[in-house]
Amino acid sequence: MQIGELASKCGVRIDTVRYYEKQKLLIPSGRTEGGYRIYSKVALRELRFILRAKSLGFTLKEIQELLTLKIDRENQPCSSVKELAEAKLKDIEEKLTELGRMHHALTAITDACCGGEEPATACSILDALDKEDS
Amino acid sequence: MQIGELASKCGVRIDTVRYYEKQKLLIPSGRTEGGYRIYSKVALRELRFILRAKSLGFTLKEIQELLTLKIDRENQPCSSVKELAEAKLKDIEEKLTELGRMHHALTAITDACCGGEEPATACSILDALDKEDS
DNA sequence: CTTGACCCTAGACTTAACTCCAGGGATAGG
DNA sequence: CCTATCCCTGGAGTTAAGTCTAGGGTCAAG
Repeated sequence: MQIGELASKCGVRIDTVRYYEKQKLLIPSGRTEGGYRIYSKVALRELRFILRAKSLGFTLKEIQELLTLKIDRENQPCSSVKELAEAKLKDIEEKLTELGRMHHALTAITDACCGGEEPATACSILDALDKEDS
Repeated sequence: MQIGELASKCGVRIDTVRYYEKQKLLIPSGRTEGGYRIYSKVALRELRFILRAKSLGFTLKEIQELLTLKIDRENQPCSSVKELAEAKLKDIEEKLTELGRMHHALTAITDACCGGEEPATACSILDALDKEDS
């Protein structure tokens, strides 16, 4: 299979596949005489692995680590894999907390705003952002 | 007050203040003969406004819009301000939803992993990422 | 043998919000 | 006057994950 077929099967762009190759995430199994990349079914699985990991929030760099462990599964402890997953969970939790804080604060000041057509001279949102304290 | 004092009062770097000026968010009230920027108390309030808006998730571009409304408060309806706030709330909610999805999925596969010192040959995390379906 | 669809490379560009750098000038204190 | 500390400018670099471009080669069908 050539790069175009692989890409479209996974719903990504050709450039993305080449980019993953540059990042050493996905190496084609070979090349045609003319220099075209050739991919096997294994590559298809690997690309899907990458995309699934991405959808869970892993960065490409972290996915590299996952792949390194995966390639050498027999000699790597489960704990190494779980550590990566737990670190990522912690990342996500921190982001959730921060976004939750923003949401809470912004909801409070937004709810207090009339949102009407009257001039914003005393708009409570602008006032909240402009307050003296804090 | 000079730029260094302003910056340290707000806990940002001097470069950041100059960057905000380049983005037309914060213009110094004047310059000394030697070309040093001079800031008034108003600038201090303005910088704090910017930082507070940032902490609520607004981008600098959006803060520009907020400032535009604020400067012309008398002639701007409250609804314009509230629209910006509600759009940002929607952004935040989308991110929260996506992160929640990731957290849910990642928690599920992480909990299923033993995390022990045995080889990852059948690690459920790697398997989940590598599965045939989906 | 020509056409169209596909592919190749190297490198530049994108976004956001800074951050850093070189090379120099201004200002205040002693 | 000297020195330390502050400030100036313009421009380059950072990060992540692509995306795009120019200029060209390959391949299969007709």
